[in-house]
Amino acid sequence: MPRRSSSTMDVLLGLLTIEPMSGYDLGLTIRSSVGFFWSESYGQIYPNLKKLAANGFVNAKTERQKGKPDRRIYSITGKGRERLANWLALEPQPEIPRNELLLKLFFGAQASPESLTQYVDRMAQREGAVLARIAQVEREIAAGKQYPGTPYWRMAARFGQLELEAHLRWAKQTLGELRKIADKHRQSGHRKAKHHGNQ
Amino acid sequence: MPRRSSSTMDVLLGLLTIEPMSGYDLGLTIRSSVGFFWSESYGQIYPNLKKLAANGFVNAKTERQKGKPDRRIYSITGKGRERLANWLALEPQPEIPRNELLLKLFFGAQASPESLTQYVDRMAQREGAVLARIAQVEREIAAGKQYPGTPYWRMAARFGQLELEAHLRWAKQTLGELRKIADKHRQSGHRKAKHHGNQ
DNA sequence: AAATGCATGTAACGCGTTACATGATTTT
DNA sequence: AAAATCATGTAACGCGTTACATGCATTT
Repeated sequence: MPRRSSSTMDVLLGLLTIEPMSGYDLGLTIRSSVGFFWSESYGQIYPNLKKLAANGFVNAKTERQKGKPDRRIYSITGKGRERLANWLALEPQPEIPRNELLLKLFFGAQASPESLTQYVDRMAQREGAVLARIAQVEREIAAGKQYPGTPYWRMAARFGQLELEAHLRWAKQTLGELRKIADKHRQSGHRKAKHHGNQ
Repeated sequence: MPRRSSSTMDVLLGLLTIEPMSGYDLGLTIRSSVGFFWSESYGQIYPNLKKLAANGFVNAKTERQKGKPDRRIYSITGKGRERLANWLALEPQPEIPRNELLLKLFFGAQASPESLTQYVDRMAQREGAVLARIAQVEREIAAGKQYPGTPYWRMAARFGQLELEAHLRWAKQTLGELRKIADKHRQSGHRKAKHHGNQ
């Protein structure tokens, strides 16, 4: 969002070093490879591909298909590789933090324990699923053909694993504490009218 | 950044439940309390306080000081508390992920092992410092007066602890692997001309 | 004398998401 | 017949950062 100059064009260049691709493919590839630590929308991808092409960082050619719409296939140029190298040589800036779940939890005294529990629970489910997918990807990387990128892909995947495992451990702890709070809450007369027994 | 409606005004309201404050104070408080999972710039804080006041979510009064500029002290209203409660009852949306360090690592085959090492190392130093600060805050929370918010503040702090510890473990592993790669790199003739001994 | 801290604010700028448009084919 | 998939694109909108403006007091 800021003056810290977007890396969108550079991600695209990076992915095009693996293989020439269309904008559509780039979108799919982003989701399925770097998806757990990076995302781009098509509203961002297509205009940036145009800009890359206009500046000679990529070449484009149209591929006709029968039955399906034409595809514009982009491939990285020497100039593009140079730009990518320059970007890679720049130290990544620390992220500006923004975690809305933690924010709502921080103000938890103003909220209902039930909703907080639900938020943490949902987050754990979601991240558990991502963790499983990363483990799957890891196995595929290990079993599949070795590319020059392979060791680096594993490092990135490993980050996801460790971080998500930490999140899940935290969620477990936190759900326990929230439960205790909710129990006290109920005891002290905040009970909601609710049926017990067969509904 | 998106259509997912900003939470800036709601953070401000949340903090004002603790104590009436000026915009300046809010900036400082954000940095020192929720800083590791949320940030707001003054270019965001001041206009949003105005909007909150214009809509009756907060009251403002000017406090004269000698020697220093006047302060506008904001306090939350009943209507403001209502808005905050509504926001808290909305499930937080999963973050769109953006980690530039991982992105550069993912494209590591196109970069120099030395710079990657530096990036990971710096990140570890930075996060190590944050971890120490969180531990410090945790101790202060535990030792200090108990507020209604206390248990929730600890949950948030605990999240930071677990996540950052995971990051540091990962950094250690990863630095080891990068070192191995760099060694191989040097062996296979990528050695840089460099002086040994007294420079 | 210059820089820093306190304190409030506005303006520029651009990034990024969502929504919309188009149109053929295949699946339900 | 309707919906989904493939595929490329544009436009609107607003969030959020940076930079700038102001001005007094204290510290270096």
